[in-house]
Amino acid sequence: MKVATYNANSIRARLPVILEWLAREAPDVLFLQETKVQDQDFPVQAVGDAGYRAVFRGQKSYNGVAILTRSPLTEVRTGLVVEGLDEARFVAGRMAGLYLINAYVPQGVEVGSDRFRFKLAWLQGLLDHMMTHYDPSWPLILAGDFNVALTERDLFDPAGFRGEVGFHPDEQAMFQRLLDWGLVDIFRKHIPEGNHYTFWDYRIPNGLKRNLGWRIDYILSTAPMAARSRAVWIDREARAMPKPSDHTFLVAEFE
DNA sequence: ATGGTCGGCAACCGA
Repeated sequence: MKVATYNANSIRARLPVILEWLAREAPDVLFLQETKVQDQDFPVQAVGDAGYRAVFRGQKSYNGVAILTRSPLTEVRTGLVVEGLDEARFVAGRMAGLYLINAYVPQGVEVGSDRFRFKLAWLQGLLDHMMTHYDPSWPLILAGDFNVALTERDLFDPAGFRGEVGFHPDEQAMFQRLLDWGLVDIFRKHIPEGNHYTFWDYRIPNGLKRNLGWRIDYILSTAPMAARSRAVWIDREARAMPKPSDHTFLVAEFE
């Protein structure tokens, strides 16, 4: 079974990339973040023609998440209320005996800002949700854009960004608590080396070519599911397609 | 080489 996650930065702008990638890689599951469409505008038809069902939750202009699958999902949940806000950052479902959860963690803007505090609160809210609704002994995959680099291996300039948003100890501690609940970072299970990234800021000239990136997208799974992972890779070549996102596809294969 | 990010959405905000 092949599972992938991708921050699309607009599913409408990225539809050709996504459809080509689906045709080429034929994943069983694709988690999407930053779809940036309201639900009535989600490209259900195009995705359906490609052979995929979609569950999604969007809002105007910002955020938006979706899970594309070949087989239907049950027990679909959308939305996660944190501090009274229900931004479109969460969608989950069950595919036969496997729980699938898609998260788009707030970026945080700047350490010390309200949005940074909201980022920490949202991670806490996600952990609370996991503890309430799931069990680490179940087959479960939690994937998405977490907007946190965990260690020095996970970004191109750890010294320069230490203490900044995306590489701050408070975010890392919250993310670690989520992992400690019972999740394995599947990329790190297979690939211990640094310099592997999933995001390259558009604003850095030739950032991809110079590999000035961050590993902030993750496929996490509970132990029983992690025991079934066989391979993981980052599809840098997808960034060579016309009009790519600033992120790229992270892929994992499970038996 | 005379610039240098995108996308949404209609002036800037968010990333």
